[in-house]
Amino acid sequence: MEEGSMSGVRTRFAPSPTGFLHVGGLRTALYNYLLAKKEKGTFILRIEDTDQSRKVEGAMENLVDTLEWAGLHFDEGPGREGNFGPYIQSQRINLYQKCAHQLVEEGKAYYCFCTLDRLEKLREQRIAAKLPGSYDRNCRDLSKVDVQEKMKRGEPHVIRMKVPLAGELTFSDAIREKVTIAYAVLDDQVILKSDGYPTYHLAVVVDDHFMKISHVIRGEEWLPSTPKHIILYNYFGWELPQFAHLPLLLNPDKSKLSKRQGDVAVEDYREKGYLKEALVNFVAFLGWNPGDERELFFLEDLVKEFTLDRVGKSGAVFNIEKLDWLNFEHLRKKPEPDVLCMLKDHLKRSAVGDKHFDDPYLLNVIRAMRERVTFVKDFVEKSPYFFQSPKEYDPVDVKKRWKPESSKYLKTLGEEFAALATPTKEEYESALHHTAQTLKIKNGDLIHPLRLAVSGMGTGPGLYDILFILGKDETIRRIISAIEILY
RNA sequence: GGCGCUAUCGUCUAACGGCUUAGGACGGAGCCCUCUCAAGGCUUAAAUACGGGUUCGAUUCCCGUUAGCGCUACCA
Repeated sequence: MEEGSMSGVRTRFAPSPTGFLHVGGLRTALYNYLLAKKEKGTFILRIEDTDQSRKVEGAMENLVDTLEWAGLHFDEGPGREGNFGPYIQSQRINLYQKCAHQLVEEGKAYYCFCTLDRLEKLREQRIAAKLPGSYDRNCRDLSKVDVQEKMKRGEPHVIRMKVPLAGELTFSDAIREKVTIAYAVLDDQVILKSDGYPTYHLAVVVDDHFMKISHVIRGEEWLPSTPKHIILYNYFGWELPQFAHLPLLLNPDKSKLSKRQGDVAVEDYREKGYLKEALVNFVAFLGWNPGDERELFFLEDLVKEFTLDRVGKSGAVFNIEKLDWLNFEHLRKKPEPDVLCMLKDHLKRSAVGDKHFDDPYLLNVIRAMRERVTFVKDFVEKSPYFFQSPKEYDPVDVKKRWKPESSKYLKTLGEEFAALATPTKEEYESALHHTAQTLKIKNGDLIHPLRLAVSGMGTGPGLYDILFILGKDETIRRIISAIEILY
């Protein structure tokens, strides 16, 4: 529990509770988690809800739930108070206000009374004139008297930070090395809004400082505003954290990963039956790799091997095929009892939910189908015949495999099976061979129609495995009804 | 428009100036195995965006071009 005391590394995942956890967010959270765990540090969840209008009911609970599902347990955060809480920004407003006013007193920030309307017009003008920036620093040099007067009149106001007028700022990033930006292209950013809430820029700096965050690992979209944050750190006289800006996750067409082109919520993948192991493994490799050719990693392996310097710089396309493959691999690695549990759970919610199948039976199905399924649901979708007798027979296979003599052959074979007590796979096989011999036909002339008769389709595990799993009575029943239906 | 970031097979990526005929994985194609489908094994097609430098030598370093993306809010 007190792992944090072992190391100065403290990372945080700081989402805003505006909806579901995005897969990009999952990766950001994962990298933060991995670095913290690797260094025996502390992983923190902080909720950035300073925009009252964007708050979504239940979003925070959902975020926590999804993070926990993925196995990214946070050491400090909402409901898990450490020594640096509260971890929800709306509960820390006093702190931000104090900090903002301190900056005003020190001449590093100022009150701005410009109306939204004026700002909007200004922006339009600037765009039309093709000038950079959007605020003209109108209130930057307001006299003390003016400010007092406007305050007295109760004019709405914000606090803006003073960005140096000339010069440039260079900062280092763990992933991109040096980044330089000229002060002139930076606006006097609002740090405290008229409703008294801070903007992201103030809140993130204040919180990262007071929560003693050592590494700020976040998406690349924050790179351009990092200089503003650094100015703030300098104004406050605080030590800078290590910054690491992660490359973006992209759609197949290379645009920023978004809905419309597929699912972006972790929850969507969870519902589709993706394993958390696969999703975590997949997302970890979008921008990171261990440097050798291993690809199958569990969370614990990632913790051992993760380093920031192996994180790439360029955006990565989220391609489902590879995720599917990883899901397949991870499903194969799952211990049988776990798979059994998942299968039973899935069965309950499926069309055959009212039927009971005992564990040994299901285990047999699992063993037979394992290397043929990508998702747990595939056990039912790809081999429905293990859960109900065939309702129909695949026409393509019927055409290909069901010959006029098939009924006659299968009838004989059924009789042969009937004479067996409780046949093993091998006994089914030799019975079939024997029947073929007496009938003077090829094994295949029995095998294919039989597969069709018991499963309704032409694909699946070894035929004798199917027969054994189904059992003699069921096998014979299916042979009889196939003969009736397929004539 | 301005600013920034990025640029190796279709995709994820390896290569941290020479050991490279640029390696692996997913996906594709083919073959083998085989009662089918898988799995597995083998084989194969497929990339250093372009142009300049630096260097004895550039995928690797620098510059430019191009392209993509991001940011440019009293959103995060």
